[in-house]
Amino acid sequence: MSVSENQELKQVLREHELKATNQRIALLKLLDATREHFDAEEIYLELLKKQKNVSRATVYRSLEALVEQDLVTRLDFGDGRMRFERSKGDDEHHDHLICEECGKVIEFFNLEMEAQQLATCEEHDFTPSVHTMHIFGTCSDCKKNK
Amino acid sequence: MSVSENQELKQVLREHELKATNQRIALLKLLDATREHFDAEEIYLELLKKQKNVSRATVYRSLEALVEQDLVTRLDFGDGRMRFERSKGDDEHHDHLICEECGKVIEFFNLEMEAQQLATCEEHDFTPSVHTMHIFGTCSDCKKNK
DNA sequence: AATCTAAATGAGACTTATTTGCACTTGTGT
DNA sequence: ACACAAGTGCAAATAAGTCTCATTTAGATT
Ligand SMILES: [Mn+2]
Ligand SMILES: [Mn+2]
Ligand SMILES: [Zn+2]
Ligand SMILES: [Zn+2]
Repeated sequence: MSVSENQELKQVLREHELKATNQRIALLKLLDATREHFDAEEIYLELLKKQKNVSRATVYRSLEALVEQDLVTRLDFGDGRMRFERSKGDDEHHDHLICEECGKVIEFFNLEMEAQQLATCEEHDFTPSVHTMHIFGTCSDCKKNK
Repeated sequence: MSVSENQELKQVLREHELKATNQRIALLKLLDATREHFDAEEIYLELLKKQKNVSRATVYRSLEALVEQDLVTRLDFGDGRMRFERSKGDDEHHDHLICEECGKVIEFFNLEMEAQQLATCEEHDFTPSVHTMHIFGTCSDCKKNK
């Protein structure tokens, strides 16, 4: 099944005019397999751990290409490094609650909020491309441990 | 009137347990006088232009202290540097539309959106402290010039 | 299957925003 | 005016991310 997963990922890359290199396949497979929000360094270390040969430069360059093709989404939690997650379909768009105590990330989707975003853009004759809706605070678990 | 403005700012700083140094007064006065979203380097250069003697290190350290005291708000538009604006009262909270073409920033406030944020937090038993709602896209002007 | 070539990679130098160590200065309480 | 902790300036140090260039490789072509 890993064999056919690789084939699928190769296909995906080619459909987006990207050469299906081992590095890109491994990176995409890594992001496919997790709900974490990794930064570039974490991705690099994970790939090394999995015996994939890859360099930091390639991680950065691949992420750039994958984000460009909207196969990967870049997230900015405001702590000085970019994070990445596998793009889900439009139907799976979500925003984030980020716990300032433990770093946990909770994903949510609120249709009304999205509607208000569009309404606001229209009011200002502004054409949106992407948005960032990050709510920082304290998660349920961290409140208990106080 | 600039004299009394200085006195007011000194007072504000002291109320927040910060020594009222010339550098901090000048920085706060600069942010008070604009609706721009400056980054640290821009602030540094503006202060130099105004003949204020100040170093980059002090700009960074002052901003940190002022943000800590919630006198200044730190904004991250995802372009690799932090931006800052004078904190407004809760009543003047706003979010941002950011034009990817020309960099223009449009401020907006949407009560329903804020309400949905609180609702979402409650659903997840999450206590919010701050949020970022940034919508990137193309502004009205930039659409015309196409 | 061998050959070709543009695109991709690896290693490390480089850039840029921000932080830090340390000697010196200044705001503020007495 | 004095004392001293807090703040500052300068330069060196970090750290995320980018770039250069020699080498490799995916995928198209014989
Ligand atoms: Mn997510
Ligand atoms: Mn603003
Ligand atoms: Zn938590
Ligand atoms: Zn614009």
